[in-house]
Formats: sequence, structure tokens, C-alpha cells
Amino acid sequence: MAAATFGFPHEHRLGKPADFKYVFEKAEKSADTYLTVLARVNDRGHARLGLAIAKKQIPRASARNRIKRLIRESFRLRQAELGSVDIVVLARSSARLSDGETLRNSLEKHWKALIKRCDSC
RNA sequence: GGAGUCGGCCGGACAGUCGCUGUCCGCGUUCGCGCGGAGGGAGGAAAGUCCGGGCUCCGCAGGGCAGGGCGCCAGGUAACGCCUGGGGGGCGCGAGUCCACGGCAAGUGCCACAGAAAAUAUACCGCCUCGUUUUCCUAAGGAAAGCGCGGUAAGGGUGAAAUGGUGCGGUAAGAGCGCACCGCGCUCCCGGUAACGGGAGUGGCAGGGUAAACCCCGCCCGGAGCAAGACCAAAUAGGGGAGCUUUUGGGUAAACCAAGACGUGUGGCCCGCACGGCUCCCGGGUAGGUCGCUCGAGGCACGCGGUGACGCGUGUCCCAGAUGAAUGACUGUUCCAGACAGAACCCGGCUUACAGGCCGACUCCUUUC
RNA sequence: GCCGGUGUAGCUCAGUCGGUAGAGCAGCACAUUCGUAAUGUGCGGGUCGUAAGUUCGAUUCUUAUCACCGGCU
Repeated sequence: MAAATFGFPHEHRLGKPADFKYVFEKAEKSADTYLTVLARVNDRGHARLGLAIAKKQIPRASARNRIKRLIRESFRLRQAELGSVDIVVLARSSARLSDGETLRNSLEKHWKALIKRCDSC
């Protein structure tokens, strides 16, 4: 059961353009200077994650990979608490210069805020 | 010991926990996949996309034109604008290093300003012979100044660049006018596969620069690119074909024409209005998916040939194939505290970025033996 | 990933057989007006994206590099 709680298989990702469109249409939003996090309730019984790290905001490929890994890792550890929602994380240009510790703290904040709001609605 | 040159290599290590993605084996399976185990999982530049190939589709008898590229010689290579060796020139005491290094004595163009003149030459100042006028000195004669016909390329001045350089002779003054040496052209001989080098003779010298100006000569090049291309293929609309249901009239014929019935929608219902054969198959094709997709001009070791790039032979190994896109996170130990940076069809190069470290060869200087 | 284009004054742009770079707007000063705007006259402002090379000489030619923009799903 532990593996199922912390794992990150393919069904837990947003793959198709339609999935992203679904979230962008009507989403709960939480943002700071590093990241913008969008969330919308789904009917799948688990959380799903989509990443939108723009080349325009983060020009270097190695930096984009680093940010995506940090977000996936944080999501993997917290997904059980998030419930049944689709999430899209967008990077902003200041994320390029920030270190891992800063981004992890930022993500923790966003998860908590979204859990609260999705429960209430 | 110090300073330096060249070549090659590395790009944190180890352990534990939680995750991601291919491959192989075993078991289960609702054939979608799931579980367990083993083993693999970014780079020297993966980058820039600047060259060259493979591969795929399109075009194509052959050749030429146009356009583009390359440019000392020889070799290597699948090919190259790359590499190796050699030649010539520049820089450095040296090890070495740098060079788009064919042709302007085929043609055309350009060379601002300055300068007399910027390229068939030419005479501004100057120098000199001769003629002539004036003035001066004691006559013959000479001197100075002006003007004129000429000679001259030594000197001045301009410029980035001025028609071989230096010296001696020579001359009215000068000049390859003559001579010596250097440079240049031509001829011959020798060495070298060649670029080129060396030597001898000969010509008095013909060539300003610019071809990353047009151009000439030699060689090379068809175009597009894995978002290439191939295959499977839902829903909806439309296309083609077959079969079938149905009232009346026209008609050889029930799908050719007209009217009606019937069905659907609107509406509480009727009239009315609008729309409409039904079923199956076929091909194109969108979403989506599969293949292309990694065994290759491959790595490593040894031997042989070659100065070398490289080639040949034998043995051995399988070493990323993702698709919102996989290598990470946390903890601990340790050291010199980790730079530049992330594969996307694949190779060979070039160029650019880069913390720090290791190895080898060689040069110069100083000191000691 | 692939293909193509552009960098010149504060802004928008010109600039060809290589010879010391311009226009409009903006800015400043003066004139005009009681004052402002408009108008007129004058002035300043450029490492020609960066670095090498070719040339006597480069915005222009060549190479490398940096930045920005666009197209292809």
C-alpha cells in the first residue's frame, strides 16, 4: 500500500491537451514569485499532475529539468493529502535562479492552500 | 628550482531508504497488463546548427547553362570547408605556433583627400646643355637674374602606395647607360611522386595595389528533411457500391419524374410548417495509436603495415531510447566541497562554454654534482 | 527538434559597384505671444549588437559570436 501512496505512475500525469484545457477552464489558483499552481476537482479518485515549464521563462534545458524533478518529487510525497484533483504547475522566470530548498518550501505552501480551498468547494 | 610548449585523460566517491524508464528471466492474466528477481539508464561538449555523410520521400536518359561552395602539394576517409605529412611565408632564443597560401605579365572596374602624376604614363619645384634679353666685373671672356626650345627621374614635396634596391663607374646633368652583389623573368641541368629547393647560363627589367571587386582556371554539389516517411484507425460530415421495405400515376424498368403515405422535430392536440428512404460494405482520412528507434563507417584488447592521419586481421563485449518527455530526492561518511551544462533518427568534424585535477613528451634559464 | 529573418540617434526607419552616416518624431536654446500650444531658426546627441580578419581605409566584404523575432505539430 505504501508503494501505491507514494508512487508516480503514468496514470497520475496529465497527458493530453484536453486534460490541460479542462484545468485551465475553471481552476483554483495559488501563486507566488516562483510558481503558479492551478487545480480542479476530477472524478478519478486520485490526483494528477501536469507541468507547464515554458522555454521562454526558463531558457536552459538543464534548469527546466531540475525544476520539473523538484515539482514531481514534492507532488509524489504529498499526493495522498491532495485528494481527487487535477493540478497544473507553471514556472515563472524567477524560478530559474532559485535553489531547491526555496522551491520545495514554495510548493508546500501551495499544496496546503489548495487542499483547504478544494475541501470547501 | 623557475618559466613555457605540445598531446592525451578525468569531470566527485561509497552506503541506505523512497520513486521513474527500457531489456531479459520466472509466475499470474480479464491479453490491457500486474507481481518478483537480475542487469542497464545523458555529455565532453549532449550546445551552436557552421560543414560533410548515412537513412527516408520527391525528381531524374545523358550533358550543358544558371546558382553556390572549395582553392600550395601529396595522402587518409563513406565524405568534408576535417585530419596527417611535406613545401613556402610570418612570429618566437627555442620546444613550437599562425596563414581563404591558384590567377591582376586574359579582359573590365575601383584607388576618396593630398599630389605634377594613381598607371598607354607624366615634368610642379629642382638639376643641366643650348639660344636670347638685361645688369655687373678690366677687354678676350665670365657671373647673376628673366624668358624660350629641349634633356633628366638623382634630390624635394604628397600619399597607404610613385615605375627594381645598394655601391662604384659614367655624364652637361642624369638614367640598367655600364659593372658587382641582391631581387625578378626566361632557358637548361640536378634532387624530389609533387608543391618546391639547389646550381649554371641568359635578359637589362617587361611586373603599382585590390580577385573576403566583377571575373578567369581547376575540382565538387538535384531538392527537402524523422514534424522525413510507412502502417492501424473511433466519432461526425460528405463520396462510391450492393441489398432491401413501400401507395398511386407517367414509364420497358420501384429509386428516373410527380403526388401521397410513413418517420423525426416544433406544439398539450389537430391543421400547418421544416427535415428525411433503411441496412450493410468499400476507399480517402481527422483525433488517437504503432513502427521508424537504435548493432553502429560501434567500443575494448592484441598483432601486423605505415613517419603519421589511418588501414588490415584475430578475439571479445552489447553500452540510453524517453514521448508533457525517464538519471532525482532525503540521510550518513569522506575529499581538494563538485564548473559548463540535459540525448530526441544516427554518425564524422569544426566552433563556442567550462571549477578543478591527473599523466606523458619536449624547450629555455638558474643552481648543484 | 527543423527552417528562415532582423540588429544604425531616446523612438520609428533610410543608407550599393568600400572613402569620415542621414530623415521624421522627441530633447535643448532663441524668436513669436500677456502666457501656453502651433509655427520659424539654430544646436547637441552614434564603440553602426560584439570580436577577429581582408583592405591604405569596413555600417558596407568574410568568419565567429551574442541578443531578439517569425514559421512548421
